[in-house]
Amino acid sequence: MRTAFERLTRRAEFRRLTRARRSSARPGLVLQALRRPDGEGEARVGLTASRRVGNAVRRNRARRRLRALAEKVIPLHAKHGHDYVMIARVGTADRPFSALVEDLETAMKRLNVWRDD
RNA sequence: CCAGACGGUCGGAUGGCCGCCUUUCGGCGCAGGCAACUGCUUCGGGGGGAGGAAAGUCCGGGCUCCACGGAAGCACGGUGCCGGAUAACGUCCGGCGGGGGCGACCCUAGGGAAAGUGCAACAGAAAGCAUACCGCCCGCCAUCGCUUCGGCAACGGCAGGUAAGGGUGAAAAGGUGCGGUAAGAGCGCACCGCGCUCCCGGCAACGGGAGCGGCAUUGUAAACCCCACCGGGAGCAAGACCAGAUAGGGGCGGCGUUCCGGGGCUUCGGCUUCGGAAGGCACGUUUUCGGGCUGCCGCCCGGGUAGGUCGCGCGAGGCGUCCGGUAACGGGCGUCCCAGAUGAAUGGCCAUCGAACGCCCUAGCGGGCGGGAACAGAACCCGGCUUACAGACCGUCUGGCACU
RNA sequence: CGGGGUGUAGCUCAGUCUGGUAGAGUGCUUGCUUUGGGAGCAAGAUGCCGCAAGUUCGAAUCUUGCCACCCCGA
Repeated sequence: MRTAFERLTRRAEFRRLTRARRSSARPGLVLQALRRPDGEGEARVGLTASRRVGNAVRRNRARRRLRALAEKVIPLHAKHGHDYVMIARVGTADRPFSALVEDLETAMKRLNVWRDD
């Protein structure tokens, strides 16, 4: 699908970010970030929700909320040339949206990928 | 009005802002083409966008590939009262038998045990062509005792008759009652059950009636089995196409190979195995030199690769209506086109209304406050089954109470 | 998404086909042995047989429906 940003779809890409071991866990989500080898282009985002989050309805809902969250925050504040993976947690589907925004912003600052312009 | 039974429909609503998938129309641009047009990018408008279970994957089909002369049989698996519906089914409809409920109604794997085999632990005398532990009864013998001296005889022994009663068990070979008897027994009779024959009703399952028999035939087939019917296997990660890749390694078989040495076999023609050299290949700057690899074909193992397009949305299709049928369902006519994703669209945020539920007030009706919607997300499609599910509404019917 | 398998003692598994008694190893408890520990010896405890219905007189075992876990498939 096309959104305000490029999506990660290949399993190998997800595994590359996981191996990088650069992540920040917040109550509503876990953020992984990695600079691409070329360091060029728009930020790309992947979303994932494991069976631990709940049944299919809860997993879909958590992933959709993360997608809406990314559409709102990533194009404005994420550093270019990086790949990001947002992992849903158990509380993602129920947490207030404003709290999720704070979670993502805090995580981005801790990983030093915040762009303030 | 209360309690209940059955069938069906729905399963949060409205609006605002920002987005997503798909389809269609129009415009600009690019590419291909003589052209019709096609494809791509972008902008704008219109249409459509989760379920009754999308779930579990328990059955049945379509579709695809694989296998296979046809057909039948065997093996294995499944189904199992009768009739019908259907593409088919283990589903559905109508009926029958059995069980439950005052009733509406509900439940029911419900063929065959006189074709054969197996099993029935423990207990009990005995568990399947029955048997006799305690007991009951008769006869004979004999002792104690009693005696009116004729006998009567407890207890015991022997020989029989019994299946009433006791006891065991899930189950003990018809049940209840009356008669009968030494005691008993379908020994006789009545009713019930069972079996056989005949008649009547029904397409049938089966039901009703009459007569006869005199009780034979324990249970278990979700034990083997018998009978009847059905079934080739795997699954859209099927399968097809495009792009890319198919390197190095191991095993087996076949073909091919110059020389030397060792071993084995030999029908002395050779065959086979191991090692080395030559030759060949590519590499290191060229020669020298150095290390490395070892031909071809087929099969297998193992390893690597894991992108895209199609399949993939007109169908046993939905809705309305009429006709046939008790019904499941079938037929005619009209009308509609109605999800197609692939790290996976159908959403995010906000506002208003709001069911369940909780608390408070009230005799009750009702009111106030809080609260904020069950189970759950298409993944090739369709027909069923099963399981999960807050609640709302409609219809038909049953029982009870009150009133007319 | 599709296909297959397994649930029994704390752990690893028999028993299920062919229905009546639930077992082995290890671990655990107690005692003996030893100065003490380990090893060894002896005794003992331990299970709604994953859950629920059904068939049967009787179910870990047979049938059906659920639940959990594991494996495989371009």
